[in-house]
Amino acid sequence: MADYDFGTIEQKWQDHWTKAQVYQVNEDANKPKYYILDMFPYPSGAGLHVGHPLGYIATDIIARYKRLKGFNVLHPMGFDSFGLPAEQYAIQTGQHPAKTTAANIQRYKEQLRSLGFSYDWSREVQTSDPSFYKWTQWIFKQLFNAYYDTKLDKARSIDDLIAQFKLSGNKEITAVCDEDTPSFTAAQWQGLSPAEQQRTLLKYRLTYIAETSVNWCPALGTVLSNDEVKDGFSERGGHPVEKKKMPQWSMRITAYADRLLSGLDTIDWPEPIKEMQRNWIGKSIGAEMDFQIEGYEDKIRVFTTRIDTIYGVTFLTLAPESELVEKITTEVQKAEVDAYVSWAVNRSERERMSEVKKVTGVFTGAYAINPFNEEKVPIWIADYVLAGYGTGAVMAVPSGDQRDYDFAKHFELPIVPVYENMDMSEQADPTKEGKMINSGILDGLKYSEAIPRAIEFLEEKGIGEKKINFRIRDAIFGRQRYWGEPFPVYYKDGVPHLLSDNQLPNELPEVDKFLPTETGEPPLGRAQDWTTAEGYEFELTTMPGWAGSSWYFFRYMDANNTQEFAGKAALDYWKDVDLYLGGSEHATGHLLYSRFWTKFLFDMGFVSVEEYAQKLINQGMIQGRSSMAYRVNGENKYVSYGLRGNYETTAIHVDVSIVKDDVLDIEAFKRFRPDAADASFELENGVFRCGSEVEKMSKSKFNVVNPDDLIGRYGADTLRMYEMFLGPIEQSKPWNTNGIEGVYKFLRKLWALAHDAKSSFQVTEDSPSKAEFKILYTALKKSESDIDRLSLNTVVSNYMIAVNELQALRCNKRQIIEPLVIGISPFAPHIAEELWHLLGHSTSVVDAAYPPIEEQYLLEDSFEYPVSIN
RNA sequence: GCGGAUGUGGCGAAAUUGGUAGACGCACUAGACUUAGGAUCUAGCGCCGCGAGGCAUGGGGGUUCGAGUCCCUCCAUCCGCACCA
Repeated sequence: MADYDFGTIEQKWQDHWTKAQVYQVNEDANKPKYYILDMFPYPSGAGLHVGHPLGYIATDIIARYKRLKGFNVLHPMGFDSFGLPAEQYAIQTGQHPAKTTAANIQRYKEQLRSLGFSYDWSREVQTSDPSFYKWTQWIFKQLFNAYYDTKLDKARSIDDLIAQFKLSGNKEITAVCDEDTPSFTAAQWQGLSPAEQQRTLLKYRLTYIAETSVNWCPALGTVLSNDEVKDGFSERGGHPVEKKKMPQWSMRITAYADRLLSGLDTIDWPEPIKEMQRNWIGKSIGAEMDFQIEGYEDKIRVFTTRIDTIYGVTFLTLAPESELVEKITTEVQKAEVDAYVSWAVNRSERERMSEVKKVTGVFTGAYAINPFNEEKVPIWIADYVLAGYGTGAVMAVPSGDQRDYDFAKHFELPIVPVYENMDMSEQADPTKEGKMINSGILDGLKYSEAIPRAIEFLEEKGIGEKKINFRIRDAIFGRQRYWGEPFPVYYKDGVPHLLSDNQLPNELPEVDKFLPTETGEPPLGRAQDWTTAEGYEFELTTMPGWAGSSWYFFRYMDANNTQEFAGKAALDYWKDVDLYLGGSEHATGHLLYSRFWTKFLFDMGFVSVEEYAQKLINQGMIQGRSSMAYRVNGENKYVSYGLRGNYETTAIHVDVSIVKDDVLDIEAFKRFRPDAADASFELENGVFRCGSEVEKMSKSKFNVVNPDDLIGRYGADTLRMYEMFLGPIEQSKPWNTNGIEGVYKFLRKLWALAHDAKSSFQVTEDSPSKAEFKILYTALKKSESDIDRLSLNTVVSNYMIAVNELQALRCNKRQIIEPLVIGISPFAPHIAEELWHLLGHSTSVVDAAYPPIEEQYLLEDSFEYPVSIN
């Protein structure tokens, strides 16, 4: 058997690729472009585990394949290097996050290098590098200097808005703005002080400061965005999160809600991701209308998607936070209402969510008039009404809505059916079938007729109109942290101003500690003498993790440009990402924000595409597969997996590195757990078998499989192929090293094809037989179509079959081996490069062309079906 | 509760549009070569059956000459959202 010395081969070619800069790419008008992108990693201290490279391997294979197919391939890598873990480590140890981050990046790069990836490292980006965040700050400036024109349905320069204010105030303005924006005339605008004008403009800018209710995490000392909160706890660290009002930088993503929704129909993304984004955006079409409060000037405005059921309204419900509550509550009800409101408002998010089913509420004593039938309906307060959605008030129709129904039953309020055949004996009936009854002007109409008729009525009377509501909220953009991008913002007369372009980047200052100040300001408050030249104070919060990742894919196109975030020529050539690969956990975070920023940059004419990634694939998560040994309770004895039923046992985690094919190395186990050194082991069939559990890969579960170890044992080529062989990239699965030998064997066979018994390279120039050609072209052709549909696991199988068959024929003919090596090179680039050079080529196999397939060898024997089809 | 996805041997999985189910690999069994082998090679390996043969793609039903694939229904698992009016 010839020796396949992967260690030497891989080292040699990795060095060569780096030195010769084989993977550097430039714009080339003569070739079609292909931009393939991985979600760049956060460089954590733990390094890569075996799950991380899964996506990188897949994209690398496709990148190499596309190169062979004649594409000019952009395949970059970088680091999302601002983030919380480095900061927390800094708090604990005093080490500057920049230092630990640099060390982690170094380690990541070594690991990536050892896998043989074909990245163009000359385009590397790091979000924490001033030369990168200079442009993040620059984009922030563009957002600050823009507003959203709802008529043109695009962002425009804030200067246009100011010009209109001067001319005619804001009466005619069609723009997205804060809800509390007062109307003013041109004269009133001119009469405002500069600071007041600035405060008014903030209500329109696409990034703005406003007093908002935020997710405050006391343990982390910062606010979190909605997508960083899960079930009332922080996504990172799992600390409790509470609601708190504070002035915050926000991004007016709501202005783009509709376009973010409709844009989904133009891109080839996984349906689950699109669906999650749709839900997150939460568009609902309905109507808003006023109910007059009896005895008051005030009206209650409600939002409803079922205006057809207006005659079924038997009460109104306000959110406990509503400002009207105090005003309209009668003397009799006051004590009860106050008690309920303070209870409801002080309840934590967590409690509120866990008690969803519980019906609570209180009557205010006041009544409102249903404008359709002039009937009096009682006004209640209930915490199932959310202050933040719609108008914070609901017209309750117990016959058609289950929550209203439960509420009505609980408090014995009337229930009025509005469709014939409605059955409300057990629960509300939300169906819209049949004709309307008890419904005044809508009687006898069908659902589809009732809606327009009702809206018509609202508009005639001037008490309401059609309305579209979105669930998505503006994104909080400021974080009370150190390790993030500083804002290009300083304060003068209490209003924010921007630094000029030539003052960028506004670099992160040094601080003595990475903690908030004694007065509760963010860590940047500790920076000494950190002001503008004129002595104005800078913004002390920093940008969130998603700032840099919202546009990094454009930076790769022209990563070293010092004049622009990317030059026009590069942007026009590379346009957008052809294939983006990453985890689905970013569905409503990064993957939404980055679409938002792209649309904004498009509106302002900075980029030529409205969606930055045409196709997205989610790679599945690799879970850990823990090995368990079963200890008999109360005894120092372990039993093999199959015998554990005979005892009461406790499962003990075993380091997966001392288990092979579920068989435990008992001696190693005794070293691993010193308390088991003199334990007894009950075996089955002479071996001790372990059980397994699927869990998250983590150190504490001893189930982390490190790619470095596997590369050391089998080589990078084997690991690459094995990770692909494991199954479809989209599928989540537990890591299992159990089949890796098969792939390793395959590569050794491939090596042996071109070597004689004495390990000397040997191929012959003989003409291949038809059978040999058929084996070759079958594999190449199948691989082509499988790679095109991203079925990389079956490609590996194809080549295994080919090599097995060629081995059986003892085929070592150049005309077969050479194309085969090209075909395999995307998967196993090192061994392919070695063989390629042994075959006498002086250039890299990267520069080869995918072999043309000679179809005449592929003619199949036809198969007759028992019955023919007409 | 709503939405989405997935169910195929002991295991990871194939089967692109309805056309010979289980390719390929792991594990397992037997054999060969070996001082030895955790190397290599050969053969076997869905289930029942000595066999011919029968039964099999989560369960049940349907369309079809033909269904893992299409339709209906039920079940299980995973993921996302969760009082959104």
